Amino acid sequence: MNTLNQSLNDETAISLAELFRTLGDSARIRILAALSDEEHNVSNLAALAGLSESATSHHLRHLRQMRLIKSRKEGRYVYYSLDDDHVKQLVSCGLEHVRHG
Amino acid sequence: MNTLNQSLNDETAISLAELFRTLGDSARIRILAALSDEEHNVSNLAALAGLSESATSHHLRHLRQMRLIKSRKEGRYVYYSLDDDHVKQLVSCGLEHVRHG
DNA sequence: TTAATATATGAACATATATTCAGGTATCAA
DNA sequence: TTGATACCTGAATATATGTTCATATATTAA
Repeated sequence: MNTLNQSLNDETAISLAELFRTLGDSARIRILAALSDEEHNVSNLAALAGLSESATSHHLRHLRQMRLIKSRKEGRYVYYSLDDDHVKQLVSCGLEHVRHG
Repeated sequence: MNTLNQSLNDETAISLAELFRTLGDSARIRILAALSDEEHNVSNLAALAGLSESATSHHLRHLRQMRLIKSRKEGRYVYYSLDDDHVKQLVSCGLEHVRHG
């Protein structure tokens, strides 16, 4: 078992920072929270997160590029969902710190 | 047990985003990694993280304000350490996603 | 076809943020 | 005291980033 310090070369630190930066926006957090229950299309997500559809679309692209969410197209609609349960775990882990802090 | 969506009101989403944004910088990640083994003073941290002492000091203040690290003064030196093991856990949780992703 | 809906995209703008620089305080040694 | 070391801080600057706006594509309905 390696220590955190041994595991974290510069390249890994950059990737890790990118991941956390992606989570570091309250709009994207609201989107992920909405997706933690069930999949939603863009319009729904925009309404749930209180964002314009354009802003939502930009955020969704960002989240997808970071492999936090995935999409599925059905007719005119594109349904987004969390990529896996690990995302939920990561957000929950942060939540614990916020509550306990 | 609440779902993520139920736990995350707007205020909580903002706090959570602030936490993740604090972790969303590779310099701060390197600092936290260095601190995961043992405490260090500012000059050491600057050298370990490859930063100027001024930049390091700015980052340390940020990390301390977010309660991720704590400090202890001894003579001319100020020693920093992780605030608790939960910080290490949070970083490790992100690391898993980076590796597995 | 035409019109409406759903989503995506790039440019522009405004704000946020990381770093440097200059200077400040505090501690210790000579 | 004087000088050196360790750390901190605010201003300035350069870069990053979120949102809006205009527009484009794709799908469906009429």
